[in-house]
Amino acid sequence: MSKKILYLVDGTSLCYRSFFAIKLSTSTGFSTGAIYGFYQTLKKLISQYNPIYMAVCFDVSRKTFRQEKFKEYKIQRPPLPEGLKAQFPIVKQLIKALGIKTIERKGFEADDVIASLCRGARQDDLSVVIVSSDKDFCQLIEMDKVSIYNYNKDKMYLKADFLKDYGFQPHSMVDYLSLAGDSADNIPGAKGIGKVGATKLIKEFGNLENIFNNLDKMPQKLRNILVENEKMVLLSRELVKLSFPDLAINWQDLDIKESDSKKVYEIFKNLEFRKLLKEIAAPSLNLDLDVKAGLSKSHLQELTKEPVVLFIETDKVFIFDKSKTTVYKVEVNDLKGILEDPRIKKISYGFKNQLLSLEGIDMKGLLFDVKIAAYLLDSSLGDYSLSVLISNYLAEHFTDIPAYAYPYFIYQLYRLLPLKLKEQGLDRLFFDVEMPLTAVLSGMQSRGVKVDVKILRALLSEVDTKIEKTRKNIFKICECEFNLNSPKQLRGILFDKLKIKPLKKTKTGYSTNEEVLDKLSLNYPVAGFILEYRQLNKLKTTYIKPLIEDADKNKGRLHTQFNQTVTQTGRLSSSSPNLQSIPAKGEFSSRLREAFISSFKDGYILSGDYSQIELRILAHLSRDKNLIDAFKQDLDIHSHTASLLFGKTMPEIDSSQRGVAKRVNFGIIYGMSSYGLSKELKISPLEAQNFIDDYFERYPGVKSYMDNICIQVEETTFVKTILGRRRFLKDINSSDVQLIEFARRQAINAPIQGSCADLVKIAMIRISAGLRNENLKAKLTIQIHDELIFDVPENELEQVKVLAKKHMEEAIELIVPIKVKLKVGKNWGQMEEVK
DNA sequence: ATGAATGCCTA
DNA sequence: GTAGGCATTCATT
Repeated sequence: MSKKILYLVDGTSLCYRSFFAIKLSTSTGFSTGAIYGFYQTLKKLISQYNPIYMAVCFDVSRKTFRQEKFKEYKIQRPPLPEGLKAQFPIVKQLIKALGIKTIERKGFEADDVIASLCRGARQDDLSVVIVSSDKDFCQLIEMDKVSIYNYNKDKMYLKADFLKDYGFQPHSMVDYLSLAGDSADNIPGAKGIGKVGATKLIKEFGNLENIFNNLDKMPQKLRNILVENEKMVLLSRELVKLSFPDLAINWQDLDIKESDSKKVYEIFKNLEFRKLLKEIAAPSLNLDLDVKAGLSKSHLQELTKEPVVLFIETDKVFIFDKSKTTVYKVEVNDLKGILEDPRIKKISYGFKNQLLSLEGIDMKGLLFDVKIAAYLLDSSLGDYSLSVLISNYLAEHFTDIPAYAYPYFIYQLYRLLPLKLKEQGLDRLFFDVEMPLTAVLSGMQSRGVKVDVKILRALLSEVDTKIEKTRKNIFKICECEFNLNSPKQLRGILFDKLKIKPLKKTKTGYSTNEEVLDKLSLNYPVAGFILEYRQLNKLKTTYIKPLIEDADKNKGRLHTQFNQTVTQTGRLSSSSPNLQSIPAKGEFSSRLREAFISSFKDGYILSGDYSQIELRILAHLSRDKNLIDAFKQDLDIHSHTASLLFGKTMPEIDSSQRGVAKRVNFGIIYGMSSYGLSKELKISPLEAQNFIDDYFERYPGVKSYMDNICIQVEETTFVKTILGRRRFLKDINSSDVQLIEFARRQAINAPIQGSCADLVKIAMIRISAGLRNENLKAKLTIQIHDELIFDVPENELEQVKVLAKKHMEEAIELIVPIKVKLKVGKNWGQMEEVK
């Protein structure tokens, strides 16, 4: 066992030094360097010396008895920086969480508190280590009993070290400093006597008393200095001498307790100390759960009474029975009755890919999905894994949680999240929209969409041939072969070898993007060929090839994932494969889309497409009279905007003017800046600004709406959609102008894009319910933000057209009409507009 | 293996 | 100027 030692840490000086040494702050700009440095030093100390007793001492304020004696004491020190001041409370929290006591005493400095504790310990012959870089403490040094840990040098400073440095006994340090003074604390000492003089005097006479008693033995000059400065020296002595306040605390009470690792974890998390988070051992799970295999008949009866938590792991389902803190492990097949019983309310995490994807089971009675709840509460988390939700909402941090324990934690989240949803006015959106949508999406995913792989294969070989031709052609012109897929190699060829003049830069060199190559192609045909190669290769590698592979694996169907907790605005996203980005324009787009066919014999693909939905929502949100009128009169909105911008009647507008207005209309939805619009329209920022000014003059309601949004987001840091969906934009209060401007654009766009998402989600739910209620076989298969794609049997086409259009147009009542365009075709590539 | 960078597809 | 997903290269664990 290690020798009993009391470690006394000068918290104030350690924080002070760390603050200036380490420049660190959180993403919100809160300084954290002092806390970080303090912890690192403490950690080093603890791991090296394994202390049993420890206290961290702080100054309470600058006002101490020393200022009363000498008002110039430490007067030269600048006031405590705000960034440091704010860190002290957290340092103290951290110390407490580490199981260590902090001690401070009003009117005294940390030094005095340490001195007093040191003396207390010494009375019981306990050894002491003082952790500080302040040389005042040298007066306390005792051989083998009191030493000083210098954290700057990571070294113990012992009596021997002191003797070597100063040549006199530690207890003479007070008198030495009284003579020499201390510029750091503004202690005057004797003017004319420095370190050398003071050392000499102390060595010769031992202490102040002797010095002043033997003035006659000194040279005239020195004697005069001492006589003149006697008062100052004696005052200095009072200041330098450590005092010993009564603390009413024994060293026995200073044993280091067990640390509260949860609390430490939380503190580090808040401070964004990612490195330290990884470093500290996350507590391992210690749950008193009874895990039973199988569920008896009587238990099954009870399940209808209260919601149950379900969590699936491979082929087993874990059911949490909260009344007994018991988890039942059951075979999926034995649960069909429970899963399909709508009376049994179910709670889980990620229903869509968990329980709803079970084959041969039609799950009913969904009640609460904690993942979706967390997403609605804050769409900006990015990671909605259970472990993140547990640490965010339950403040428990574990490294790995066994599957059987998930239902327990899901239940704990369920106790909390419904209240939070209600508080934020998100409960309707959750229960009426997102939860029902989960089931709809699950159906869409699992049914998938049918593709004709033969068409894809034919397309692939055709594209392959063209790619090869284009490739060879490019290499011939360049007189060398290289990796066409490498922008780096390509720019070497174009701008170095062929000496083409570059037009634009990227972070790492000259850009070879579409915009650049398009311009270059006027003078250099090779640029055009490269664009052609890119287009073909994109088609092949991003679409045709993966789609063939996917479809081959799944009996000619594509089972995309419709992600419900990804986007910041409330839209869905689609992945593996992404069916929301299948080419819609260009040479091969319709041929690619032709591969998407009905799964019914002689069936149809039906699409319903909202017309100008975002601008209609803008009209609704902004209540702009001009915009509302335009939609009420069913005008071509881009021509209408053009007529306002160019001061002409609508029939006078030509296609290029309409094109400009169209881009301005889009720009408005994206919260455009003059700079952005100027690039889009290839005009000067000044001209672009004129368009924007004119737009806002003609649509003043839109202008004031956007001004209001910006004010609101600054006040609340979030914006809302029609259904109350929120998006937080914390950057709105950043100190970085770029970030603020970006957040403003997002604030303008999010309610528009998000409300559109709200609307489409409602339509999807109602249409799916409608199809089911009317016993139709037609299915919703794809959602592309403002467009729904259906797979429809021949004989249901007319009925489904009416149903889809109705529910899409009536999803949410806006103050302007909503228009949906229907298109029908034998495949997705050849569609014709229908009534 | 992983992540940044570049580029391009959609609404 | 908004919101996404994904292929590829290339430098780095």
